[in-house]
Amino acid sequence: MTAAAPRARRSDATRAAILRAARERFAADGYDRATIRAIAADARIDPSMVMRYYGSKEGLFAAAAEFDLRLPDLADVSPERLGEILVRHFLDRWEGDETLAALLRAASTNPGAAERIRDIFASQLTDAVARFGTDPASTARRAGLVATQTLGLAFTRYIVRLPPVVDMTPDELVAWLAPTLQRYLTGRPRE
Amino acid sequence: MTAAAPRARRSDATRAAILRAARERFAADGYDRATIRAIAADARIDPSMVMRYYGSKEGLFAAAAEFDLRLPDLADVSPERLGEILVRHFLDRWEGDETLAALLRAASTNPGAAERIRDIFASQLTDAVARFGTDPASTARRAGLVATQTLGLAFTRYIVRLPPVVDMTPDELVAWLAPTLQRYLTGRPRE
DNA sequence: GTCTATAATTCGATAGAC
DNA sequence: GTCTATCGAATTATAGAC
Repeated sequence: MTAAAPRARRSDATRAAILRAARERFAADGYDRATIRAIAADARIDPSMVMRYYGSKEGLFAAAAEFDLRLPDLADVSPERLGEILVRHFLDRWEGDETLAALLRAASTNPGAAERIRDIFASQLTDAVARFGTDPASTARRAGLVATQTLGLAFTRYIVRLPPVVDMTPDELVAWLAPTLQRYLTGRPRE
Repeated sequence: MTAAAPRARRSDATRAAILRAARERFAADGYDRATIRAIAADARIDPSMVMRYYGSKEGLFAAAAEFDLRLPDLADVSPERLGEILVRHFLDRWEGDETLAALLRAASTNPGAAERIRDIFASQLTDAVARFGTDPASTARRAGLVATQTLGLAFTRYIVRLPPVVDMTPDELVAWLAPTLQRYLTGRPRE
């Protein structure tokens, strides 16, 4: 621990516990039904502490719903395997991290959540797509098409829980969806 | 008007107005934030009438969220145009009908809404896919894959409102997505 | 830092007059 | 059929004691 690093406050553990409980509740119940009381109970602390640390329910959500796609640098992957790499990365990134599910559930009633999803897929993803050098004019559109398929996978698998989609293994999903993303990234319409 | 048809009650117009207002509110605000009071105000009637006609908020939602995909008989379309026909049908079916948006928004917090979406895409769509005779073992899976792409389109276009997806015309969407559905319906993974 | 008490709203649902 | 009045419950947020 260097001198420059902020001294670990005792409250840090409490803050982390609150965020963890918040992500779980927002992911399971959506924004409106996830109450501060329930989140505080999960974190074994008093509800007023949530307000003290995060100011409001909106502030708590904003802190709990930080999400980075952590996309790899697409300039490094062989161009014909772009689709496969991306599908597998999305699945790896989402399985086990409830933050995306929390964002998807909250997007229905919380404008801030919808805006954050737009940011993630219209900046993080667009930046990644731009890295392997398609013509700039189509970059945003290609990223949008990728979003329709990847968010659709997340929505049907984690929110709606459509049985055939839930039952497929990551490998099977990669095998089916990789060619789709590959075409959205490098192909042309109706080819 | 035949003798067998039920006599048109005066309340039918009121009931229809309530359902129309309910669909709008559920589609715009989601299940929790769409209040009976607001729906009644939109329909220019007293909130207690909503309870009288539909029993509860759940009952109102169940009545307002009836949705039929109205899929064409896929046995009638030429096999190589299945994807194109389907994408165009989905776009036609839900542009201008807010019921699907209401279902998607409500699915986040209302288990009944998620179940209805599962029904629609796991029975209506599966039945349609079965009609053109793929092997029965893969029918449910193919329908699930189609659901990931079509629900993903609806989610990004109508709920998240991702700009590049909102800006595409129906024709452009058909050109990009038709090959995807075509492969999910008739192709094999990673072909 | 932590907790109690409560303010201020808002909602779904009910009872009952007319 | 329609409306008024209201109940009971739940919520976010605040004030303030310790």
